[in-house]
Amino acid sequence: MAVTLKKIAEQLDLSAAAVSMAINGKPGVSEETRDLVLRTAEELGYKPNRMGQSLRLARTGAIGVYFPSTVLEYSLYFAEVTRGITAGLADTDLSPVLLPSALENGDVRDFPSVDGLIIVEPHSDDLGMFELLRGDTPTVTLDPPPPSAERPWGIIESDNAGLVREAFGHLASRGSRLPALLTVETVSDWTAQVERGYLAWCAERGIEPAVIRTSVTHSNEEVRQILERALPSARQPGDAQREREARDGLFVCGDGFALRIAGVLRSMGLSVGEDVHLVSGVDSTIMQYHTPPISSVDMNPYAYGVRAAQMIHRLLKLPERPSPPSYEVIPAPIIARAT
Amino acid sequence: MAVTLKKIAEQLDLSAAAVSMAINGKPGVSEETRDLVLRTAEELGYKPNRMGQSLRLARTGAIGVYFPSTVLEYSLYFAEVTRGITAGLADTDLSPVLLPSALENGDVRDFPSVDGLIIVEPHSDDLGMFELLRGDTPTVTLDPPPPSAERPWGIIESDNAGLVREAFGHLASRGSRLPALLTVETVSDWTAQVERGYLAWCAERGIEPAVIRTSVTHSNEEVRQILERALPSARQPGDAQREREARDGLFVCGDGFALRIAGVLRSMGLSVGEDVHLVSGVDSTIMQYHTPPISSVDMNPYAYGVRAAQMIHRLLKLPERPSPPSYEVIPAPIIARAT
DNA sequence: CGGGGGTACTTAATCGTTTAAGCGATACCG
DNA sequence: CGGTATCGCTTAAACGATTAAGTACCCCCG
Repeated sequence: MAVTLKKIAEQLDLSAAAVSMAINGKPGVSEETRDLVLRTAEELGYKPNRMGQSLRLARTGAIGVYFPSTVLEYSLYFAEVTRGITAGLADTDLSPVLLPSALENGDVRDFPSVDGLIIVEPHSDDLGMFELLRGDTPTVTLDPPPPSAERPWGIIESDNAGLVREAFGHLASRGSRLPALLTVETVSDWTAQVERGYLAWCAERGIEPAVIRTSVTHSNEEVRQILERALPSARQPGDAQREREARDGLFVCGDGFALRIAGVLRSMGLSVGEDVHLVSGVDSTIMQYHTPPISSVDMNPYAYGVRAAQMIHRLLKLPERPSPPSYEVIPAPIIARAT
Repeated sequence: MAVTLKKIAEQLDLSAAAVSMAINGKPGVSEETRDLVLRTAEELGYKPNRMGQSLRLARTGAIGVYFPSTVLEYSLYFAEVTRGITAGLADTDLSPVLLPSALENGDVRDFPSVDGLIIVEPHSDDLGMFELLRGDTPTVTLDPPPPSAERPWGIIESDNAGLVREAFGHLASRGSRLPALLTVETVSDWTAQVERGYLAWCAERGIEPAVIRTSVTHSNEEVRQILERALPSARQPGDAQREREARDGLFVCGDGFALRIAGVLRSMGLSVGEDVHLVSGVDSTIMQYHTPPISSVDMNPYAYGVRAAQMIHRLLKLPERPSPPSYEVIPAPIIARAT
């Protein structure tokens, strides 16, 4: 049987109320009594019953973690975010509860009750996300939600401007004169921001920008056809005009997508790191151990998770939704590798 | 203000008790009253308060999901398992709560209270896992825990014997005469079982087995050196004895490790899919889109998660730990691709 | 000496739910 | 007709914690 306030009270011949006040540091008990109670509680291994507390305080102590199911299907990033959230909440009185994503129907009525929410990647096609933001549960989103959604209580964002500068700076430093941006068709704000950053970067330098658009649903063959239009041809060099305009650097958005690109480039007879320089927009162990290792932007997914946890913990103390939302920017340094 | 039993009771001029019995399908109310109550509840959008229920029933409705942090650092597999668990619990009254892993110190005292546990990958170096199994919380493990740990309530396992047969059968069908097993140093039962299966498979066919041992902490250079001892040399063919004994097929354990191996083989001048056939022990989108696509064993991580959820849900109804533990085996078919 | 005021507690109510026990009313049986 | 079983409901207690309100006691001051 678990140790309750009442048990401690009985043992010390006190009332449960006195014990509660002692343990929670509230005034109303003498210092000696408080010491005594604290010692006894420790000794008996008292752990407050969450359910009793919850019921009384109208507070679940749970934080929902929500992401569209599409994120999960293709993500190393996701695992790290989750780990960060878990770690960040570990020394609070909150616990992360995974919520099923409800992309299609937006039916979030039956979600377990939580005090707060962390929404990872609020995609504009995710009806469930809109529904969750419409509610008045304190919510932190990792990356800003689309403008048409209700404002969350807090937003955590990577330093997109800095990231673009670093990534393309890296490509330039490796000798790329005409770097292109390769985006994966997406419904998140991140890619759009990176694209804006890229266009600005090109404008500053008088470079003609090239945005190559692909999709995760493309086959490698399709990706190859798209790439062939933009990159130098290894088979028939000769067309001087074309050679001059060909792109010699790629910044690849999308978790793990740079691996596919590396493979496709190889199959095109292009040498990754020589003919074409490559930077992945999302880092992972796989980039590190690829042959050759692929330079990546470290999005710090773990830090993302930790910060989200800390932010929601902080925001829960607020009486109402802050306006404007609480903002935090996480730096995203580049990890330079062979490519 | 949320709708409570009392509100419904007042509106209908009944007692809260009657409403409770009506809603929970307990005897003690007339069918007409029950209908009336159910209609009203639906109308008012009644949702039972989890905390009140929990307190009364001594049941949190939460299922802890635990994995060693090492799994998270390198895992696509993980994302899928999580998704499966979430989906599997979605239509129960349980919700998955992520637990922080406590590898080092095994300090699990402060974990939020849960009704049940799902432990993903019970590694023998994970003190937290031992601690959790020592407790009397109903627990399902994905893969069997080490023999030195307490028995869990349920175990979900892949069909390891079948998997080995399929994988090496596939290698043979692609022309591999002398397939080797490449294992990543690990502390899980899975690799050990695969190794046993491989040895048996070799024995049946009179093939000399070769188990190549690597580690995730190895650099690609180290991995390469290890591989060079076992595989044919592309640079200096000639030693007939060595050529005969060289391995021409690899079954690679470890999530994503086959990608590294493919890269290292390439750097050795060996053609993946021709000189050396490759099968990955764990599938992922990345294997599918690799150039060339890598054949993989589909461990069905999503199904793993779903089944774990269903099993824990079922086991919670039992009065005590079943002996022997509840077992379930998930088939792991091979997905044949170019290699 | 009486009253005001602080201290250190206790009592009791509350959160929302479930469930054992109680209690009229009706029905049935001997 | 008296006894008793059954139905359909109400009352009340309980889960564990928190907190407003109440109370006993001591101290100090006028």
